[in-house]
Amino acid sequence: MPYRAVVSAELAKLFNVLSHPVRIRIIEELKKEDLAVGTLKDILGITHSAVSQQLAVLRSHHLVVEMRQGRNVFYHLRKPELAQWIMQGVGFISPDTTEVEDLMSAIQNVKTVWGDETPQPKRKKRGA
Amino acid sequence: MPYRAVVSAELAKLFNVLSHPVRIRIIEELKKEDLAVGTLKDILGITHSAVSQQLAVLRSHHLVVEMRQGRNVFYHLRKPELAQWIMQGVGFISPDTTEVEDLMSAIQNVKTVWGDETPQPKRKKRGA
DNA sequence: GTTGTATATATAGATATGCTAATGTTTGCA
DNA sequence: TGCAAACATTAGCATATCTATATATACAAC
Repeated sequence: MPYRAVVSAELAKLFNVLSHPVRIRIIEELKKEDLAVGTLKDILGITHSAVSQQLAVLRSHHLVVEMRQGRNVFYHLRKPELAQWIMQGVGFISPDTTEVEDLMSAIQNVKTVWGDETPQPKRKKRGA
Repeated sequence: MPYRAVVSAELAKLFNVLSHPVRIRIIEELKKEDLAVGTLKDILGITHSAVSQQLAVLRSHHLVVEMRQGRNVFYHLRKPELAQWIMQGVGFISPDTTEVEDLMSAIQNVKTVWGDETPQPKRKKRGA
């Protein structure tokens, strides 16, 4: 297989793993600290089975690593930079899928919570 | 909808659009120059219909813009940085989905053709 | 208008994915 | 040993996606 096709296919697989809201939320929540499945379930407000299934997908692609501690299983990001890289993707979100105003404010909010890793000037103003 | 869910859902949509090898290849090919559908068809070695359908997906999410010129329709990246950002994703590819050696060399090859982050001298050859 | 080229869309069958509910497995503790 | 808590996995159904085929549209030349 030509190398372009090889890399494209692997990237496509990666993107496929990331193409689910819950999996993205899990990754962002794991950015700060390792969390147990039950904690994720409470944070996300979905069933433990759903959490487990999405974690299995992330696990099968080695994006997260499991660590058992007693009855709990904690998960952590194998490469924490992944969360930062994902957040940079907001710059490419199509502007009309949601109400623009709501989306923009949501992005601002999320950046303060999940962090804004985009290398940006401190307080430098640019022309309107 | 809570803002975290809003942004996660929008990011998931973006990743979903990118979760196809052909769509990734199209984006990377468009990084250098705008291309017509027929040219993409030749480069990718698939039917014009397949190219058109994948372009329609990219178009519907405003990742590419169409520009008609006579009989031809040229496409270009709305945000060329998208191609760079995508390539950064190779750092998170799971290491065992393909033969590791082959994948690593393929990544190296692809970086010289599609470029990594640093701007690079122009290349003319388009070998497999 | 007619023809030919370039591109877009529509449709259908096969495959994949996500959710719920149910069942398994591992651990801690009495 | 037996039971409950914390997770994982499976099965079944609904929905979404891909690929290929067929049809439709837009434009240029005549």
